[in-house]
Amino acid sequence: MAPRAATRSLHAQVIEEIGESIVSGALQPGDALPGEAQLATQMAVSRTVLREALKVLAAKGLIETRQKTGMRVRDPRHWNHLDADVLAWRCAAMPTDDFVDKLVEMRAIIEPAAVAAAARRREPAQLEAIGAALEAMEESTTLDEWAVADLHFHEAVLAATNNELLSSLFGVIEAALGTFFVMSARTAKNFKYALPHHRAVYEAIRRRRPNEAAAAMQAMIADSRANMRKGKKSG
Amino acid sequence: MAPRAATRSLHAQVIEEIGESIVSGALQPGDALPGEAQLATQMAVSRTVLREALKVLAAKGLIETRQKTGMRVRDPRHWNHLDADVLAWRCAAMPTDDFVDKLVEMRAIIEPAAVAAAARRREPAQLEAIGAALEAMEESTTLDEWAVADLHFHEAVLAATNNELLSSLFGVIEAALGTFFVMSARTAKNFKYALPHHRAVYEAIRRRRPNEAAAAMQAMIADSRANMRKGKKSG
DNA sequence: AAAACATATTTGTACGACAAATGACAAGTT
DNA sequence: AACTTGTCATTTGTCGTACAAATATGTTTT
Repeated sequence: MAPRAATRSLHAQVIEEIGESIVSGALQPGDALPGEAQLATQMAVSRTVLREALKVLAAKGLIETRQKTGMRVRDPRHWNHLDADVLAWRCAAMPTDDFVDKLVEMRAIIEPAAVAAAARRREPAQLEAIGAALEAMEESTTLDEWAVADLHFHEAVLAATNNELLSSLFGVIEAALGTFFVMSARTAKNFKYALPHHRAVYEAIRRRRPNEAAAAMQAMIADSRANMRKGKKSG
Repeated sequence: MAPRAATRSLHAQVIEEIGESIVSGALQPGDALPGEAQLATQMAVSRTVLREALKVLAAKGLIETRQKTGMRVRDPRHWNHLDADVLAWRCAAMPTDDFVDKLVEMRAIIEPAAVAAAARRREPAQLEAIGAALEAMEESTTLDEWAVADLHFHEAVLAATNNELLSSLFGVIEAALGTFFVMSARTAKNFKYALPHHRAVYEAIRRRRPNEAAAAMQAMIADSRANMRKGKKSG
């Protein structure tokens, strides 16, 4: 850990350290942080660097600063819960089960909607990209090859939605979920189990059938739920 | 404008100025920004303040900085499109029609899902809050009273989802949409036209019927589409 | 008791100096 | 000539100090 921390810039480290403390609950909402001067010496960085970090945290809605009063941890209602860092910090902290449930709920809402949007608005080149990824999945012989092709498939679908808001949301939720789920032993041995689902999604997008695409994705999610095992990823 | 700008902190102004330039397209992805020193004098602020702003913009994914190379505008694919500031800047710039369409698409995905979630997981006190807001809407006699009660209704539903990811998303999308739509003259005169829809949503949540709640919300969205006029708000 | 004022504390802003990284270029080597 | 090596200049990264602006708190005044 130590060498990795050394490579990243100081303010990045400070942002992460304070951000994690807040999101993990070590610092409670309403708590007053030490003054900038004290906090800077405490973390062994200059006030300049500390302030750069604080501004970023304020931009994420985690803290608020007022002159004379100092800094306070804001109520979670004001946090940018969809910020990639905030999500990552929540994943890093020991999250409650219901947080994972919330992520799963988001995926269940977004993914069917995304493939439906792709079915409506995909352009020829984008369909081709999805098809190419699907082909790579079919021809994959190892778990790694499959994983790479699967990632390409999802990215291609994302691009085909032609809605960067949707793909942005999709991206952060998937990244957070990826922290928690690993393939079960059964799935690892039969890693192509989801291929028919992917093909169904592809076909629905090719034929421009939004409803069918959404249904296929819902089936895929339901199936994958049964095949996933919860637990922190080793890597 | 001038007095308002004076009240906000310098870095906030710098963040907004550069952020808008990027999001509006005045600065193209890949473009190199002037060095910190030059940019600071150009904007008449200290390098300290400028850097605080740049760190925030980097956190939003708008720029990336590397030593020796300087700063570059990142590809939009890396932007935090769901960041409240980024969305606000896009709204402030002259947005293309299809951006508004994307926002509307997001709303069509989220709102039915949100009321369905509220129907599944609302707690008694939360239902009561929704009911109180609905009552206020029924008893409102002016457009202002209606607007306030309507806002409370939406906030109460949001809280009742018990999923801060969902409510966070809901919040930023609604805020962005609020920039674009104003009530049409016809709607203003008959501002209670949406009351039956609200009541239907409330009833579905009360009876814990997710599907009915989603359907009622979809009907409400479809109806409001016909009654909204596109255009920038005057305020 | 209430209002006006003074003060101390905390964040906001500015400036100057040096460290670290790194692209560019020159020199040297094969 | 092509490639490697090393120096150098430029740009961001970090630090420390000093002062300005705002504002809670306590004090004085009315």
